[in-house]
Amino acid sequence: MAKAKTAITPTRNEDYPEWYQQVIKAADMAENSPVRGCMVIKPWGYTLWENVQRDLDARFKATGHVNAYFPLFIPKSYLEKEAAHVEGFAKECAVVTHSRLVDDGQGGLKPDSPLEEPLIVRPTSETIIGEMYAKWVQSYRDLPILINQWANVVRWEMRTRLFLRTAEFLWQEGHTVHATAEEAMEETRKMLQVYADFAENVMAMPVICGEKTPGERFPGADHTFSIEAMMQDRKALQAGTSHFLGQNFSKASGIKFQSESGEEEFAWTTSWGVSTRLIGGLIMTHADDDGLVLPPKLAPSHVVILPVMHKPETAAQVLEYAQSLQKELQGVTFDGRPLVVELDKRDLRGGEKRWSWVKKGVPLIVEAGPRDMENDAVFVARRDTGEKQGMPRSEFVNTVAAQLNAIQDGLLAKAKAHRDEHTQRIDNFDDFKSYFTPKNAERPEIHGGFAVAHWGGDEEDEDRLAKEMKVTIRNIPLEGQFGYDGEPGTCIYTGKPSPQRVIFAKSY
RNA sequence: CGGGCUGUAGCGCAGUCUGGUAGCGCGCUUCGUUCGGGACGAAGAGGCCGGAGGUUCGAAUCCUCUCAGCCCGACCA
Repeated sequence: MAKAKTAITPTRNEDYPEWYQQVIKAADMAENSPVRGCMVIKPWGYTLWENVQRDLDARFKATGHVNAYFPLFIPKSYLEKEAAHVEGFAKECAVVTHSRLVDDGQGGLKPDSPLEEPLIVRPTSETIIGEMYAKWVQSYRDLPILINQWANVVRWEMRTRLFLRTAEFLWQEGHTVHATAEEAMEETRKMLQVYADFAENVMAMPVICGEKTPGERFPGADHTFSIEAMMQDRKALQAGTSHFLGQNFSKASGIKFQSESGEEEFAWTTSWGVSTRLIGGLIMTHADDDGLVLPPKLAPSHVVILPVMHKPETAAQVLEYAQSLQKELQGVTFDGRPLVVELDKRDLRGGEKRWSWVKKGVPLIVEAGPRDMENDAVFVARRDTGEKQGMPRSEFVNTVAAQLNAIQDGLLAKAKAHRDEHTQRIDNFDDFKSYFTPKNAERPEIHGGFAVAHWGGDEEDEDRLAKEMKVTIRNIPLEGQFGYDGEPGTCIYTGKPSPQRVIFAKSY
């Protein structure tokens, strides 16, 4: 039998990284910019991000946070204040050193008028926000401060990939200040939970909440927590982080307050963020060999109507039929919003037009032609399962919200099943090694997954393991999380005692 | 910053070794036949062959210099 024709070449199995690039291209989500490592996010990709923003923003507000905006530029001296922070970010900073350009005498321009103190384009905003918070906080009555900002940041990465790692990316960063360590820790965990809920219930992307090992901690944090998801190539993607910063940044920036008992104390801070990387995660969780597959709760359009009007004698009537259907569907509510329904009138051939929406991942594609019109019916295709069926128009309108919910649930269930299927408890290093070793060394096939195993090593052991096998500890699952069992054991790598199992995987 | 490679139409490439009027596929435009699973035919539009300098009657092709990008390594939301 001939191989089924797929919209995306190569397929996931043939060449996963190339497939990923092609999906983005086929869905017209983003492309590389003339500036190395930076991307242009096109409307289809940006609307997805806007939908992520809308939902998350509501969750932040519901947990008591407000938005604000801090500057793009950070004085170099600020970044120097926290030792671990400097070390973590120094190697990937864009630095502004001049404030204007002048004629270089050769038909070009050269920088002129050097700044007294260079400015750093923010790689993250702890230091500048901390500086402001130090002014704003005097009394325990000023606390907590619960602020989030939506912004862009720049990290001059060596190797970049659309959405997953770009030199400039969009994100949100929450920065909070608390009077006590307990309260700050509670905030740190609460926001991790907000991310996890969002990932599962909106993105349909199952995640594991856990703590990062010391080696993988945010530079300057006492504790870093993450949500980790499994992509279809079984690699892990860190999809969001929440940091308990202790008093490190409050000491560096001088965030002090007088407590109820009159003592001067340093405050406790947190920070937490997710980025446009989530879009990359979305693609690698749900997309298939025909392109993007979108969870309805994030889809820029829920339904696309394709009027079949190549026959001139019925074209006007069909269009009218499609328009009235569009209107009717727009009156339906899904996930608290009116349905977004696109009517594609472009003068393209049917197949070509339909495939363009398949590649964009629209959950439901509705064809409405002369035959449907006669029967007061529609022909509906589900993107996730590929199922197609004709049904009475009224039935479709009445069940469309339920169908979208079914797609949303189906995607989560499928992603969970994939993760579960490729997760293994492993108790000795030989098994561990063979689990993470591809059969074909030259062109590694999709292999491995999550290994849930005991760990008792230190930072150096972790480093050595990463160099040896490209496998890292993704996180240490929190109580109640997938992979957690709370039982002590023996480290598979060092043979030392292990307090509990951790999640190992190859990662992005 | 080390090691390898590539710059030719919007995109993907051939042509370079062996110098002689700039090519192919896709895409785009127009017309016709088609059309509810990705069409076909015909006619078109579109290039400082990355840049500068040289050799030559003549350079995409040879020489020198330069710029940019990609891959592999060290680094990473």
